[in-house]
Amino acid sequence: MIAELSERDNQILQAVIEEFIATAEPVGSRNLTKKYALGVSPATVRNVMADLEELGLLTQPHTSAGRQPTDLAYRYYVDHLMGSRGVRPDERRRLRRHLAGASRDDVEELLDTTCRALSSMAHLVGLVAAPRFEARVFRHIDFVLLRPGRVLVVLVSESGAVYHRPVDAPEVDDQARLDRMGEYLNHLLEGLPLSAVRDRILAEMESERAAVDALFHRALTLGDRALRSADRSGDSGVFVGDPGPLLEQPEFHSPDRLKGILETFEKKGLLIKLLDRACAEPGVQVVIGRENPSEDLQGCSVVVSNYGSGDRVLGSLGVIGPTRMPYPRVVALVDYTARLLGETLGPG
Amino acid sequence: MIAELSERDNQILQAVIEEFIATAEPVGSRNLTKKYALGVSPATVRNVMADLEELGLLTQPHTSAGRQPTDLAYRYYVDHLMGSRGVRPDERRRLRRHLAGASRDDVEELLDTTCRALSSMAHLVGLVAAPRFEARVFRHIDFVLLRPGRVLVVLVSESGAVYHRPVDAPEVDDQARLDRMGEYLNHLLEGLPLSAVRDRILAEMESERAAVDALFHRALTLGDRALRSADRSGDSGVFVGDPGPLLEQPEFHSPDRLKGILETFEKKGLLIKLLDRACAEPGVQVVIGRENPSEDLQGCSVVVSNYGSGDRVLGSLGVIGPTRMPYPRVVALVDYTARLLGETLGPG
DNA sequence: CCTGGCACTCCCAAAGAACGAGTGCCAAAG
DNA sequence: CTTTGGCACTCGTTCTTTGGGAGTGCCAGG
Repeated sequence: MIAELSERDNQILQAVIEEFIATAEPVGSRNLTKKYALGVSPATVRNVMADLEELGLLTQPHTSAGRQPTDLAYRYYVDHLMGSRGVRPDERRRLRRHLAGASRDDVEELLDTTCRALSSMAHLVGLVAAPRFEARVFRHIDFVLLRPGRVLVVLVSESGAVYHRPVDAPEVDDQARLDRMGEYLNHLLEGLPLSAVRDRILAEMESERAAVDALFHRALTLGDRALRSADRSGDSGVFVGDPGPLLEQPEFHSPDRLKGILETFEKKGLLIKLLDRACAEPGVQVVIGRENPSEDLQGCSVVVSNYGSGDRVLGSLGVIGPTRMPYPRVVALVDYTARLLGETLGPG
Repeated sequence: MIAELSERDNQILQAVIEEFIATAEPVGSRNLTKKYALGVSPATVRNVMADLEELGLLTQPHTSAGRQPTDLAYRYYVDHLMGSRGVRPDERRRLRRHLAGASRDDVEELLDTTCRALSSMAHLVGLVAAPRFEARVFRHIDFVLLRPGRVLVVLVSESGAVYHRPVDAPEVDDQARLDRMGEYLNHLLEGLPLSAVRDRILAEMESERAAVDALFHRALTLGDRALRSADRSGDSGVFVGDPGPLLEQPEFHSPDRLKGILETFEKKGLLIKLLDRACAEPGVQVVIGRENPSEDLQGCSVVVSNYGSGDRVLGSLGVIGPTRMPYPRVVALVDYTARLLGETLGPG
């Protein structure tokens, strides 16, 4: 497709897209020549536009209206036209100031703050996925007896994140025993990445089988069970920003539209799926309109990036908004925020 | 005011309110006589309506439109007219089924589920405030060394709720010492209500002053510091339902209106303030329109109740929606849900 | 191949007309 | 004195009409 477009086509396409992003109104040929120094007449622009429409890059909402970009055009724009810009110094400062309030040791607070910062800076809805469970490093485990047969497992990662989950533990009714079990596991698992913890437990169970220490065996079983259920505890761990800014965009004035999106925000599962895409590949990913998995997100784009320290991918963050969003600014912002969060979490 | 209204006035006022709640349209005299067996002619209804308008109970959006209730009228309706009805058996079943999915031991999950249930059943936005910190009973404390000088304090309540907070602890750099400190505190505080924990700690510090055991002293200090900061951790602990149902109400079709409300939902502080009203008095509280503290909540009513077990007030829950909401149904629902949640949390 | 001109299309906003729901008031009936 | 039916009037809503404007497509000339 790139080959098919001449320099002038590109120029006009870019102008149409950027004008539409700015105004939210279909763009006419006459108007375009006035605002952009294209060096050609409206008639020529019309011809080019007609070509671009044939290629599926532009549409007119009705005959004799201006043109507006299709999802395909946005894709092309993001991939080939917009280039990349940095984050303006004053924006950097604003972002840093936003994040300065959060403690480095309270991961939840930090992520929440980051999410709010993203929302406010992009004027879109921020999304932040907490570091993936397995990407973290074991620090401490603790068993608390809730009532006979029911134990709360509290797991702390190196960066200070806390997971907790009640699990069934028949025949356990003594906190002292639980304390010893915890002690044992703490020594066993010290410093292990959580991704390796379960394997370690299983391996230990294997070797421990001969030595019939019931206590240790039970500790291992309990640890295993807790981790198994912690794996699927992805429901939490997604932060979604204030949807307010969306309301200012004309594309969300229809209640139905809005309803769908707000409902999507509640279903955290889908958001996680969206954010997970970013974990797979490095750099900022842009998902545009129909490329989205959900019906309700038609007309929305998602800009995401993973974050981490060094080459360890921890989690991902991004924003969601109308397809008609200022991609260069947003992409730069997401990229920068991801780096910043990675750095903040890194050394811990 | 009650004395000033005759039986017929009451009847007509009630009819107007209920009709308006049902249709969201200003109610005309002719229409009213057709749908409700008032036994009087439209002209009479008009006269009564004019009186009610003079009393500030009804307004017309413009001359020659029907009447609609003012906030004052809703207040009067809630206090004197609507009576109280129970929750229909099928609704009870639905609610129970909703809540059945949540584990009794995972308080957060339980509250979240309750919030969703409220939203879905009332077709409004559910609100649930987690049990107040002080209302809980101490079960377990744990200190985890994050890095030298920085300690994560994990606190578990009897009902399985987990609080955690990083605190500064200069000169602490040894997990083993922290373990012993935790052990000491666990014994000291076992079974105490959290409201009494700090006093206990302070008392102990006093008596311990002579016996200069540095370890215990430091444990007490650390516990004190953690509790002090946990007190203000009320930011979290509020669950807000899906705002989707609001979009179906015509009063929220205006983006500005909606924006204000969504922003209010993000500011958890205000919601806590609203919910706290319920803690003060028993039974269901209704806050109508302008009675609300926030500008943005004009046109909204909040129905809240506290929940707890026995006479111990734990927290509060409720719903928020347009002033034009079916109060009898909603009040009954909130009441019943609060009882249910109280029972569920009670025995644990 | 670009350009200016021209006819045509279609949306949109304003203006007017018809409609209907509702009110207020009044005089007559109960 | 209260209730009621009648009647004139108000005012929002809806429908239609009309004109303007923005934009297009096409064509013929440079």
